[in-house]
Amino acid sequence: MSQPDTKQRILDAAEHLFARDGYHATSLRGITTTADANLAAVNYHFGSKEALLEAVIVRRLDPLNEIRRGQLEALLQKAELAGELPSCREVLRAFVEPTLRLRQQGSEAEDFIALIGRTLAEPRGIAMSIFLRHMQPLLQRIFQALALSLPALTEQDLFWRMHFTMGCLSHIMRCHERYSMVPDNVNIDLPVDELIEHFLDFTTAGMEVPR
Amino acid sequence: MSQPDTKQRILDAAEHLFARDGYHATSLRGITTTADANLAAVNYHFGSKEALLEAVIVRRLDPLNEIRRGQLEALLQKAELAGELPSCREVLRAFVEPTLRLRQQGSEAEDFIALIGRTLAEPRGIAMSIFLRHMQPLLQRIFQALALSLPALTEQDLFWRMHFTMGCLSHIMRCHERYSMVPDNVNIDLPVDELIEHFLDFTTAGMEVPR
DNA sequence: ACATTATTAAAACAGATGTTTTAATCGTAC
DNA sequence: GTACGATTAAAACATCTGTTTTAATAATGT
Repeated sequence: MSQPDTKQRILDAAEHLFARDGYHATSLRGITTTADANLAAVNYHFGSKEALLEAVIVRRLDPLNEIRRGQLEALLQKAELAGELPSCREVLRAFVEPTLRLRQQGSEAEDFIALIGRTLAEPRGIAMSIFLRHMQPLLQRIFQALALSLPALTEQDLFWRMHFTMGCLSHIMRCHERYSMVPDNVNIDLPVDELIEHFLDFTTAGMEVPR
Repeated sequence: MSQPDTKQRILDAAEHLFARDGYHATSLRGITTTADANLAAVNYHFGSKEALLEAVIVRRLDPLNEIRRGQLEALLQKAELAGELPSCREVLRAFVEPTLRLRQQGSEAEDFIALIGRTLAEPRGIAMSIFLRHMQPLLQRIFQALALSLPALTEQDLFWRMHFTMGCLSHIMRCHERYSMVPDNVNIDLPVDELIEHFLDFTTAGMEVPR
C-alpha cells in the first residue's frame, strides 16, 4: 500500500462529504470513490455507515473538548486565586476560541467544523445523539462557569442566553463562506482572530445585559 | 372525496416530515402514507419531490414575509414622521415577532418554523436556494433598516452582527423542545411573548454594543 | 344521457442504497 | 518457502428510491 492508511483516507473523505452534503445525502459509494478505496472497506473497518459517522466526529471532537476544558479550568483557577469571579467573556472564549482556531489547521479541520455546525442544526438527527454523548459533561461545566460569572442571572435566563450563544456559534461554524443576503461590498473573509472578537463582543453584550 | 383536498393533505404531511427528518431522509412513500394518498399523487399534483418542497415552503413563507414587510415599513414610516431614527429593537422585532407568533397558530405552522430553521442550517442544500429566492428582497430591506438605526456601525460590522442574529433566530426556530445540555430544573417552555423579549434583549444588546 | 376532463389507483421501471458474501491478494512470522 | 491473519477486490443481495405508465374511477359541462 503506497498511500496512507485506508482507514484514514475514508475518514477524511467522509468528513468532507458529510460536511458538504449532509449525512443522508452522502453515499458510501461516494465516500469510497473519493477515498480511492473499495466499497466494502467501510463496513470492514467501521462496521456501518452510522459507525463511520461516529468515528468521524469523535476523531476531532474529543481532542477539541480536551483543549476547551483545559482553557476553562485554567481560567477558573486563576480567577479563584485572584479572589475574583471569572469574566463571562473569557468563559465564552474558552469555548469558542479553540473551536474556530481549528479552521487555521487546514481544510480538513474546516470540514469538521462545518459538520459539527450541521449536526447542531438537526435536533433529532443521528449525529446529534453521538454529539451530545461526547459534549454533555463539558456543556454542563460551561453552564456552571457562566453561572459563576453572571450571578445576577436566574438559571432560566442563563439557559436561554447560553442557548442563543450556541445558536450564534453553530451558525458561524456552518456558514463561513459568503452568505448571500448582503451587499457585495462587504468583505466577509475576516481573519479568525477578528471573528472571535466580533463574536465575543456580540454574545458577551447579550449575556451581560440587565433584565 | 370526503377528506379535504388531497393536495393540501400532502402539503401538510410533507411539511411535518420534512421538518422532522429533513428533506433527504423523507421519502415520498412516507409522505403519501401519512397523507393517506396514493404515491403517484405527489408527482401528479406537484411534478417532483423538489417542487413539493418548494410548494411547502412558499405556502407559508410568502404570507409571512408580507406581514414582516408590513410591520417594518409601518415602523420606518412612523419613525420618519417623528423625525427620529427607527430603534434597532423594533426593526428586529418586525422580523422576529411575526415568525415566532406563527407557532401559536397550531402545530402545522410549528412544523414550518422548524423546517425553515433546518433550511437555514444547510448552506448548500436544495431548500436553501428556494428559501433565498423568496427572502432576498426582505433581507436587504432589513439590512437597510438596521443600517439606519445603527449609524455608528460600518457595513462590515453590521453584516456580522446581523449574521449572528440570524444564527440565534434559526437556532430557536429549530430547537424549541428541551435542549439537553442543562439542568432539569430549568423550565424551557416559555410563552412566546417572553421568548421574543428575551431574544430581543440579547440580540439588541449585541447589535448596539460599542466597538 | 353522454363526452370530456380531472383525479385516483395499482403496478412496473430503472437506478441507487447499505450490507454481505466469496475470492483473491498482501504482509509477516515461523 | 509456507502457513496464517489482515486487508482488498468484485460481485451479488435485498431493499428502497423517485418517477412513469396504464387503467380505472370520479367529477363536470353540455
